[in-house]
Amino acid sequence: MKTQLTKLLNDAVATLQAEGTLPAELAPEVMIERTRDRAHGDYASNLALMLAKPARCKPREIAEKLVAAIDPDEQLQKIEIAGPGFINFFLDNQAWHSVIDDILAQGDLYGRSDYGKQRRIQVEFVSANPTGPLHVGHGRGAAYGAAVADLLAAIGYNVHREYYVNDAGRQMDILAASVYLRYLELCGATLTFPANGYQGDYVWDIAASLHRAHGEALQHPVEAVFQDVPADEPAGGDREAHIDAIIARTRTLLGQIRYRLVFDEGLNAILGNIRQDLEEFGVRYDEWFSERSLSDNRSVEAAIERLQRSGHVYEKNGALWFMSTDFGDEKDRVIVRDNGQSTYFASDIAYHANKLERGYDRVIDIWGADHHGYVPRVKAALKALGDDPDRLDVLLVQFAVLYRGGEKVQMSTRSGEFVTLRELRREVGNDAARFFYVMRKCEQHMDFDLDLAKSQSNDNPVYYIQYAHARVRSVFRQLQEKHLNWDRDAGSEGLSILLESHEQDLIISLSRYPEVLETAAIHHEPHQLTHYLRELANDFHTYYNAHTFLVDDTKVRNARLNLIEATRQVIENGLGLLGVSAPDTM
RNA sequence: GCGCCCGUAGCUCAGCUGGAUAGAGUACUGGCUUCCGAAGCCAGGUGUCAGAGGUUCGAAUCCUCUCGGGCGCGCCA
Repeated sequence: MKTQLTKLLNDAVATLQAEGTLPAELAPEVMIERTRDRAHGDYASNLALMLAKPARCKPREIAEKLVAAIDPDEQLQKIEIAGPGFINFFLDNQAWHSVIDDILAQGDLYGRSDYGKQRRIQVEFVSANPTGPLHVGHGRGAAYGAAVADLLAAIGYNVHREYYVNDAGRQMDILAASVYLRYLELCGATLTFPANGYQGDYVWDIAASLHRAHGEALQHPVEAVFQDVPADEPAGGDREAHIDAIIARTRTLLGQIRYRLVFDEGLNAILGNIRQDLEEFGVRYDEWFSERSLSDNRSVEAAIERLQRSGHVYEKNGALWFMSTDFGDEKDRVIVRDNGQSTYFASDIAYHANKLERGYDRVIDIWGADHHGYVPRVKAALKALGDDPDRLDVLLVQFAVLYRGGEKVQMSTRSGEFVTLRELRREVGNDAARFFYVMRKCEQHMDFDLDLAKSQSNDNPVYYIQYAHARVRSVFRQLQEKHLNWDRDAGSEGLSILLESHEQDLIISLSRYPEVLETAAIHHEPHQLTHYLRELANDFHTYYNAHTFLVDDTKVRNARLNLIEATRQVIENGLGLLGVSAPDTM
């Protein structure tokens, strides 16, 4: 309909240009919008306002000329000029009815499109370090990333969902050391756990399974582990130096193979836990990309060499620096430390180079907002490598701040004081969690009131929408109990009698769904879908209260059942894209 | 100090990316069911869109500055 109106207006402009009323050199972009208020018709265009200046003419005069030049169309009931010069299109009441047939025919495909033309997009999200369970902050990234990926897939992109596993690097070594120390404690040793170690209970669990699998075979005297280790922070020393020394000692004592055993025990346990968590949360991936693989296959070295060849690398104080300031970054960044170790940033350069090499038309990174300072240097690196940094979109998700009993819940992975995603899911359910997480724009801070979310009170908009779905199911159950039947084809034949205002509103809302999907996907804004679904549910509940569907008049009954079944279908489709279930009963 | 994000009704947030009288939920008050699920519906009002300039036919939306809040500014990841 929109494209049809656009064509009508374009033709009108051409007509006026041909007769010299409008300057021929104008090439206006015709904008057609849904009206916010039905008093303004169904669609409106600001074309006359746009043309006013270049045509040196009053907007309302142009509007009148345009309207006069528009070819008649049977779908159009009338055209009005309003306000400063808007052209308002009023569609025939029956113009919308066909959407009901479309929905029932297309089923769960309704709303999908080929806008993306199967262009390939990679979406990388969550990618939390496997050093502990996912917490509620990761949950938002998971829900948001999954929704964005599903939305893009729904409008015809070929989406590749990826998790970058940080299975290399110092944090993982700290985890391995933490596991080993807990293991020693299980063997009966007494020691002071490092301030910088991972203190969560899950570390005990990993140590316990290590102990079950290997008994005391990996044991070394505590004195040996702490030999020549500088004091920890509580003892007046440096916490970083302390833990690094413990890692080094653990490595030496265990040797390469056994150290890897401990390391992998931690990695596999936690990664397995993360994968299960996401799976249960309805978040699925096409690929789990290992950071370690980048160093194993020398991709990191290769990336560093490419950077060196680009001429934007120099040496200073024994370290290798990337001149990211040449590309707008605030300062230059180290890629190889003076001890020969490449930095996390170096891995990230290799990883992003790898992503682009894989030939995606577009690469989307979803990061926690605390990483925003990282964006310029990654883009700088891509530019230096001769890649197009604009192929990379970085979406930043603000943290969800938890409130419990009216107080902010402090979170720190290290200290182990955090609410896990799993706990949240158990408390409020997957549906509410998935929906709540994407209700707000990603760059908006989110206050997550645990008490409210936990309480079974129904301030929760997800129930409101699910209830609309369950209500439709219930109507059809009633239909059977009353031994009535639904003739879908007859309903389709009789759609023209759906002329009540509630029916019109509902039908128009249904017709908006594909447009909502498209804008929500293009702008990476799943919250638009949540708002839409709430409005749709509202239209349905209003209709439900105003009219009875199971009436004796079979023509009316069938048509109305077609309408509410179409509504149910759209709710199911929309909730499905958000990872929320559409229940038959509440 | 520098950079990024945010500031809209008492509270939580939308505002279709520059359009018409700035809207929802929640909270508060009152009403609606012999009838398909009342987890619902209807009615009632609230705004210095943080503030000040600027851009134009038109600004909550774009630009500049100020104020307030969050985050970031490691040879950590």
